[in-house]
Amino acid sequence: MSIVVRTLSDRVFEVVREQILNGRLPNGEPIRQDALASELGISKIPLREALARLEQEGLLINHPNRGYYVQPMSRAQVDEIYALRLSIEPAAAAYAASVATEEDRANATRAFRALDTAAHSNLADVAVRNREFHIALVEPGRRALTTQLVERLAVLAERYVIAHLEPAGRDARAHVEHQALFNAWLERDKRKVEKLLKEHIQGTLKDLRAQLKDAG
Amino acid sequence: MSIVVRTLSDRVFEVVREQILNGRLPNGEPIRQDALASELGISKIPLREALARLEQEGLLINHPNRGYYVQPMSRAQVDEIYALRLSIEPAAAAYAASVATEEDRANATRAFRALDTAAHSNLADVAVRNREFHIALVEPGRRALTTQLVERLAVLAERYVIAHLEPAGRDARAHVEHQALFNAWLERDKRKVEKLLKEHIQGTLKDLRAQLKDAG
DNA sequence: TCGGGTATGATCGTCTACGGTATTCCATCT
DNA sequence: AGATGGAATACCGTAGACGATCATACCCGA
Repeated sequence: MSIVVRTLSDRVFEVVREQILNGRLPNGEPIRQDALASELGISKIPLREALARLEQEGLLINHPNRGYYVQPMSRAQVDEIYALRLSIEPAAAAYAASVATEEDRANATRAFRALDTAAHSNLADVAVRNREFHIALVEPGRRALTTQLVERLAVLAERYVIAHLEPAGRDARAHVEHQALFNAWLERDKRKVEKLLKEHIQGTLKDLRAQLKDAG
Repeated sequence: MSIVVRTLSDRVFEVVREQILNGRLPNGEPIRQDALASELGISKIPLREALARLEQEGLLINHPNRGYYVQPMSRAQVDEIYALRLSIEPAAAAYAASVATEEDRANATRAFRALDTAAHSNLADVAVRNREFHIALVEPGRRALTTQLVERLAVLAERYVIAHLEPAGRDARAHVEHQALFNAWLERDKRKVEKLLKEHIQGTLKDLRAQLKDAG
């Protein structure tokens, strides 16, 4: 079923993406291609392909003849990302809930549990599980573009979540929200899924805004 | 103001994209990298970077060790593209109308006129102007992600429009719709912009569906 | 005749090496 | 101080090579 054959460029894409998300490649800093390539033990061709993809995703920005830079974060972009999520994700998840197969449901359950058990490890880990959970709710819709878009927005949002959200108070609330959302999803209650997911996204946005007000 | 410095890979990206859209690179066919590179008079590195970007855009799909293929068109994808456009573009254009500067408005007017005068040349040309017009309505919102997304969806939709829509009867109706939409936009009538754009997108989708029913 | 294994050729993915060129920065000069 | 010039750095693109992989056609044996 799943294709195990993957190109180097493909894997590098994910590796570099995670390094951007967890801050290993710092914000606004240029990416030194030769250095990063030799650090990863590859040549610059697959690296440059991965960087080009990441620019298309919105995580990097290229200045011709000066190199790729990690796209700086901004409050304005947070608002944009979450506005887009709100107009896409709730409806997509609701639809997916209504057509999910048993296998899809098992898969989503697995993602939910993984998020649950990861809730005590470090924030970057939780963020990844969180992303995967959100995707698992949408994927059963079998709408490739929509799913890919949801993933992309989740990735973009993740940087802000990792950088700015303290796990402290949030954990408990997010957990409760996820639980209720997931229950509604399993029950195929479209209206409820839509409502809860909308509120959940808005809640996260609100937390982020509060943090960003302090930090800048 | 505008940066004229562009990398080769960047320009190739657009060239190849247009070739996909107008059918010069046929649907479902593999892209022979060496052949295309020498045809474009470049080496394969910038070409491969452009292809990687185009895959990220959804126009190509890569099968490892077998090459990039032009993503086949499907009725299901049409529905998906237009559903996404409907949930994003009307609101984005309405907002942009309310904050557009004089320069933005002049720019949009230019795009509208270009679409107008191009309406008698070939369909591929009209389609490009049409795309640019739609983008010009959204861009003044200064929301980079949203604008980029609208552009991406417009590009994806364009393939179907070019391949399946006869310019015959559509021209007149689309022209009337564009005119009314643009007037509302200039008047900054947010509600009207949203309504008209929604109807316009739905109208195009309806036309496409009718054509696809016949063609397959 | 037909199925399965195998040879073959085409193409891809990646590496290495190299040169041109744009950008940056610093020293020097006026 | 500000402008000029030049060296250092890194990016961008080319060229060629090579192994790996896929598709096809062929061959052979049952």
